[in-house]
Amino acid sequence: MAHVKRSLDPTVRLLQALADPARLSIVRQLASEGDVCACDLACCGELSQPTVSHHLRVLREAGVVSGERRGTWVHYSLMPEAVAQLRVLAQGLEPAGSRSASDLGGRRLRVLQGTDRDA
Amino acid sequence: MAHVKRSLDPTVRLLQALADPARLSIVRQLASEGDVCACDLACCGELSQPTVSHHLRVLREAGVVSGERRGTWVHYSLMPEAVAQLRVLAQGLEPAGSRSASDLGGRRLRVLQGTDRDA
DNA sequence: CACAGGCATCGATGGTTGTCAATATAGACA
DNA sequence: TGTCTATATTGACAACCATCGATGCCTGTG
Repeated sequence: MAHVKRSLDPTVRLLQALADPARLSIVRQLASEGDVCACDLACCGELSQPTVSHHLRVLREAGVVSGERRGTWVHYSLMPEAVAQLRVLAQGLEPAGSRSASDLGGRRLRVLQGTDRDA
Repeated sequence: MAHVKRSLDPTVRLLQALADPARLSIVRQLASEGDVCACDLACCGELSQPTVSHHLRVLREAGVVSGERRGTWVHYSLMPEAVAQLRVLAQGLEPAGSRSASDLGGRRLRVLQGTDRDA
């Protein structure tokens, strides 16, 4: 019961769908071109056709993209709702985290930033 | 070595760091409370202390949070740059202003996304 | 100094995922 | 009908990851 990936809140689903180089590349291409044939998506990357199809399925099931059949080809486009959801997430994280006034009286001993190398 | 998850563009790193229920929960708690002791983070979840520490390390190395040691305890806070980066990503995925009047050429797509048949 | 508490790290493990070869399906066309 | 092209699915494998128990490090206190 440790790994229960099924009942995730939709935000995590969205982030998981975007948290992949190939999928984010696809999403970016769709955002810039608006309507792309799956064959063009497959051609651009170095991935095999089944792999691209798999990524498109993940994006589709996460509500990030939608596909439209035009004869033999399938044209994909980015769903604006997913982008809106991402913007809502960013805005939701914005409010209180910015200020650091609580540190005015405290002493800063050591800062464990992300600068430490991954070891 | 097909998987080369390391050394990705920072946006993917950010998304991978956020694409986890526990980590997103931590980030949300930090966003709302601003400065939280690691012990409080560990107490809230049902995860063990090493697991929480691992997630904090992932968030730290991704530049999402920063930790400050105060005596025995370590207080974590959300880094505003990560939130800004997320907002920039959302804005970059906006086609040409979905809410504004500017249309991208009238490419109206018939939604065929119903192909997902997740169980 | 010795002890106690908070946090990080190590090692191991089961579930998850990205990838591809092979195959299946769907539509277009002769 | 049959064939060809484009896309999706299947099956399998390797890498990755989230998790935990045990342990070590650091700090404050007696």
